[in-house]
Amino acid sequence: MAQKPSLPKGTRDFGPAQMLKRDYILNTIRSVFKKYGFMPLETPAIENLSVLTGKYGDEGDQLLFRILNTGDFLKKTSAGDYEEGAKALSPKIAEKGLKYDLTVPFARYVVMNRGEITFPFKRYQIQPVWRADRPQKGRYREFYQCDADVVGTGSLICEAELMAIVNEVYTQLNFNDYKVSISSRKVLEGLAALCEVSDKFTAFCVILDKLDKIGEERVAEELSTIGVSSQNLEKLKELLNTTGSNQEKLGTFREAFVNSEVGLAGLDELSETFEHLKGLKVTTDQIIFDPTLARGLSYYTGIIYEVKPTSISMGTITAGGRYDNLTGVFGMEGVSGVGISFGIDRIYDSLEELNLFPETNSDITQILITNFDKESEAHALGILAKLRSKNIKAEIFPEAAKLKKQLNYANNKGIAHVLMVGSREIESGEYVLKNMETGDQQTATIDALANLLS
RNA sequence: GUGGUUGUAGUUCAGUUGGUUAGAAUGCCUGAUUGUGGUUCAGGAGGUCGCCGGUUCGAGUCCGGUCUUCCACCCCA
Repeated sequence: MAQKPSLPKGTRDFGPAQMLKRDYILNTIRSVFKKYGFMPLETPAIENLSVLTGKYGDEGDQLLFRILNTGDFLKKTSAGDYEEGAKALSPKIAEKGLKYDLTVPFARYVVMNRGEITFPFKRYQIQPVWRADRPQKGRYREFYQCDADVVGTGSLICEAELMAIVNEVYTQLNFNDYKVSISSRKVLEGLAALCEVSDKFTAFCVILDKLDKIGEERVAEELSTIGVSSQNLEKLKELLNTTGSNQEKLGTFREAFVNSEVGLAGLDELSETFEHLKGLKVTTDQIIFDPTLARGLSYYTGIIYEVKPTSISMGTITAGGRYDNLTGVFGMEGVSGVGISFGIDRIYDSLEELNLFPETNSDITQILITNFDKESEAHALGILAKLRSKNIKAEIFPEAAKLKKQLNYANNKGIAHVLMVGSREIESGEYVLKNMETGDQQTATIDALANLLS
């Protein structure tokens, strides 16, 4: 009995038209990564769960896809485990999982290959990741991340270069409606100290992060529930309402953080990063110091940033930050890293919504050769080889069909030119080239026509 | 994970208080045009109404479950 096939929730097929556009984004990002000195790396889709769990916070652990052990997966369990529930049973029946991001597997790779790696190590990685999230617009269960990370140096030049990459990628994609929010976990620590809730740092961050979503009043309400006094709320409110340039805002924060060593360190790092950006000739109009930026992933320790489109409703399209000790959990201390991740599925959705994909795509076949009958077909194969030797993307219609069908094929596939190869042309040595957009036709030798196309 | 929402030709959608043979547009195929597509005209094919079950003389329509879509939380690329 035939059944209708279906896809798992939150996954998609990408047809040729979509893949051409995805490749356009991917190729852009990849070429920029290479230009900045990053080298490629790939890691497996599956990792041991011991590598993945505990790196993304409790929420993250919940979103990991777990892979049932092969064979008799009940082998290591007892009836008692079942009684204790899913949480106790899960690690005994599933020891591997799909990777959740590219940063943690990268840290694992660095630790395992520390002997062969020359530091600072700059790598880029473009692969799918999986999250058992509930899908929504711009949120999928399988999606691609494009990461660039530098490990083995604490230099803020890296942060600035990653910002430069953001600037260059989106400039090349002709996408300008975005803003970069930048801050530092240390600034958040300073704010938490100011509010005297350093012991509830994580909760503090989560609440603060909601500011632009739920507003000042509700943030104040929630902050008071974790013990922020009304006096401190006033101080915080005044500080966060600071306006002005990035430098002016940093100055105001500096005054407020006089008693917070870590807070001041965060501000210094931000200032230095902005200096480096100036040195790199990166315009900072779209980069905004946003002290409420929190970022969920628990491994970040220093500067953090996030890119969001401004003219459409879309989540974060690029994000990252510095993590001082991600390799520490794998037994390699004292290696600082900083990275960035482009979410190409959301970039795709954004470009689509804003109609920013270029109309023509250089990956499309340039010329289709017709197929009228066996004799012309044999002749056409030679022409095909000749065109390809000149690096022209060419194909032949693989069977003798009605010309109408062949032209339709070219039309639907977006092929710009059709070369008629029939007895008339073979006899004269001059071929009819049809421009599918204008409908114009011209007659010339293959060499002359090839020159027109290449 | 919580709450809501969606599903009918390849696609986008109609389908009345439950009542004969489920429609349109578009796309596809054939012909008008034996070597000229994207325009026009004529004809044709295409549907287990997401899936499973229930109520009913009768279900695309009502009920339950399930899968999927989108949305709000949560969180995130």
